[in-house]
Amino acid sequence: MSRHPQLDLDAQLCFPLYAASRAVTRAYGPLLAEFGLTYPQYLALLALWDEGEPMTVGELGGRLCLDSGTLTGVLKRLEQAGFVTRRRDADDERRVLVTVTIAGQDLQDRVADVPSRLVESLGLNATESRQLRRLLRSLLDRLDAEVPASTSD
Amino acid sequence: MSRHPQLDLDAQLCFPLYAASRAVTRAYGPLLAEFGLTYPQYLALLALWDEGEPMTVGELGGRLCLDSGTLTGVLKRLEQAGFVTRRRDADDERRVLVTVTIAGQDLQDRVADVPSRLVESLGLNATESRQLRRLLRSLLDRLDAEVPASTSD
DNA sequence: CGCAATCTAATTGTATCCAATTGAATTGAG
DNA sequence: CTCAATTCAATTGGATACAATTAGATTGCG
Repeated sequence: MSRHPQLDLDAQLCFPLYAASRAVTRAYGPLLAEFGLTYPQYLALLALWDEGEPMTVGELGGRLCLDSGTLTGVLKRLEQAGFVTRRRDADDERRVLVTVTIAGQDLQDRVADVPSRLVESLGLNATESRQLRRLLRSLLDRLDAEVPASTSD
Repeated sequence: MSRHPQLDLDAQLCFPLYAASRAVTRAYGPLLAEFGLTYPQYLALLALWDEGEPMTVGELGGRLCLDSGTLTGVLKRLEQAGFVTRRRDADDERRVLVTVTIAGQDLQDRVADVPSRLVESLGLNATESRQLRRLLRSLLDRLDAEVPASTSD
């Protein structure tokens, strides 16, 4: 109906990507609520478990593509819940070091089956999953290259 | 490093999907700011141009997979900017009818090249785009089917 | 050493998101 | 017609997102 076919919602990549991302986040909601976690909080823990500790807020932001403005709130709530601790780096008072607590480590085992429970509900087979992951990765690499830390100029 | 390989951030679908979606939204930011639009506001206009008017908030929400809590704010700001009007349906006072203004229609021509400008920066070829769109659509269909209006039980 | 660039996280302000509740309107069974 | 169930959007409350600014700390040039 649009005067411009290229403005059709579904003909573009952006809307399906946007809607699918929100749908997956929504799907995680009930699973993570069992542990008192939100989706970004869960991702922050995945990064911490993965990368090893302590991590600075900046490092975590780089891993998750989230800025400090967002992470400060996420991490404060994770601290409030008792899953991480935040403290200034004695060597560089500008940095804040994030460490996982014992309770946070315990959580790792308890959420171990969350990914499989969710992937199951997505209904994609192994080939489709791999393909989708590859395409998204390619997209991300391309977009990250757009906004580098201004290596020149 | 994680005790559970399935908890690796990049091994899952959810994180690349989440990060890619935010990266694309970020990439749209500067392009849409030229017209005084945010990304969800742009999507709402795409839906209105596409589906024809007037549309109720509920219909728009169905098309964009957004609930009224989100759309109320988005539409109020679009109204404030002069791109749409909101009025109660005389036939059913519960409904709010959204109509695009002349200024909103004019915008359609002015943003017509935004998708191509963005797709260009994504750097995906036609085959990859089609594949990605198909996989995301498949994902969406699967997830929508999860939370129907409780057809049974 | 002195101090201007730089770096890091927090803060601020605007805009989403969504679950849950509210309130007004409509529908439908009796 | 009557009232309980349902529908629809708005409101409320909590949690992101992110740009821009701020404040404190560190670095490095002279």
